[in-house]
Amino acid sequence: MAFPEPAGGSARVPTPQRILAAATRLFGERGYDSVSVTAIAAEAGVSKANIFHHFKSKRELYLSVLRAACAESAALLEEGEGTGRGFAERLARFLDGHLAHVYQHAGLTRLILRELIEDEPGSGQELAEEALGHSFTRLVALLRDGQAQGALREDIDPAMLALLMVGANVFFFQVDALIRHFPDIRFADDRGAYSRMLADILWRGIDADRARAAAGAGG
Amino acid sequence: MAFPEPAGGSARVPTPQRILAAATRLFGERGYDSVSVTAIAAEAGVSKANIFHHFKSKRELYLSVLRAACAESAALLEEGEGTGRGFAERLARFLDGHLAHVYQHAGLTRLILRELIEDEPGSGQELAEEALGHSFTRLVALLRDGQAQGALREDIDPAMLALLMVGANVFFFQVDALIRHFPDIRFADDRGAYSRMLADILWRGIDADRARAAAGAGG
DNA sequence: GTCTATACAGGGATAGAC
DNA sequence: GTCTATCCCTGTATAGAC
Repeated sequence: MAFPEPAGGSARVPTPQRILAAATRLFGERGYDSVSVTAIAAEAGVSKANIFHHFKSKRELYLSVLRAACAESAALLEEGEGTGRGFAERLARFLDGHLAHVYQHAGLTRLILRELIEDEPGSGQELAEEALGHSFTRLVALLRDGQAQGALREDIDPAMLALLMVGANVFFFQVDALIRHFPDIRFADDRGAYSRMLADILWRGIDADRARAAAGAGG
Repeated sequence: MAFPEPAGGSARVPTPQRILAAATRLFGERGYDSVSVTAIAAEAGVSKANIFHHFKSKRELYLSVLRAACAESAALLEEGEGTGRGFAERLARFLDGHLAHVYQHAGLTRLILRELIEDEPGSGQELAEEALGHSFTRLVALLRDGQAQGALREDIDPAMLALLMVGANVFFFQVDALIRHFPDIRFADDRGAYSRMLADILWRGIDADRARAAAGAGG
């Protein structure tokens, strides 16, 4: 807090950022069409006209939000890379960290997911593409490393595996509310358990015969 | 075609069904809020007022559409069950068939996906829950069978695996447009390849050591 | 059952004072 | 930069003739 607080009241954040934050919150929760500029103005504590002073249109405001969301989401994807000694452990940690971030920034995640569902090539797609593409490429590179080290099967397409890893997490997030009421699912409120099971299936597979064979030969 | 065609023109489908079909198409493509009743009326070839004559409100029309979508989607999930000799083959066929259906009924899929993203417990959730829950339970039961036969590892949670199977397919559909522009991904336009790779990873896992061990012991 | 015409609320966006 | 007041349009929904 380097700046003295003016008497005005609400914390001294520049108005455009206040608007952006409010818009991010609301768009993340309810999507584009069902959020009105009036609602954003109320949430941000400014007048409607003021929003149009700082942003040319509602659409442009939305794109600003989306741009920031993609950038942040990309940063998060890359964060989970580093630690862990063996390749298997690095992979498990990535899954765990990624899932945590998906939940921690649920609004951003929903924002991007909604954008992905649409099939019109409206500028939303390009944004997601540009922002997420780079992170995805890095994850793929990480998996290629694993192959080079002989830890990951050579005959697996790294891009396929990367997609599966991210997808498994995102889908879990997406059906979270739904599966809470499924009697078969006991891990709905335990993300750690989900992450462990996912890593285990990816790593070892589900074939009982193979499991026995590996146990017999390996240890 | 048991009925004689009246001269009137467009095929003799009862108006409510025509409306329902048009609404399904549009809602599936663009979502709830960005589709107006006017647009639905135009698509169905009836007047706006006529829609409100057959459906109490736009919301109720949407729920009708959603209800039908969930029912159909549930039926599709169960269809892929039967064939295939070994358990591995049954599983692979399920994945393949399910993915095909997801694409074939892209509108319905999008409709349900959008509904899942929202977190408000509005009646959409309950519908999806009721409709998809039953199918999910059947898939879980199928996997339990696999365990009973000794084909599927005992220490795997069948619900977890079921979720992963469906999720992998749905996520692939969801990011379809996106990944077409990723240079790393070469299977974006080949669903069969995706399906095979998915089945392979699930079945055998990704661990190189384990693969060697299984090869050495088993054959 | 189907239409035309209309009511009324709320949407995005602008004008102009301060 | 920020506000109040306003414009115009389109949205959902209804009235009432046919």
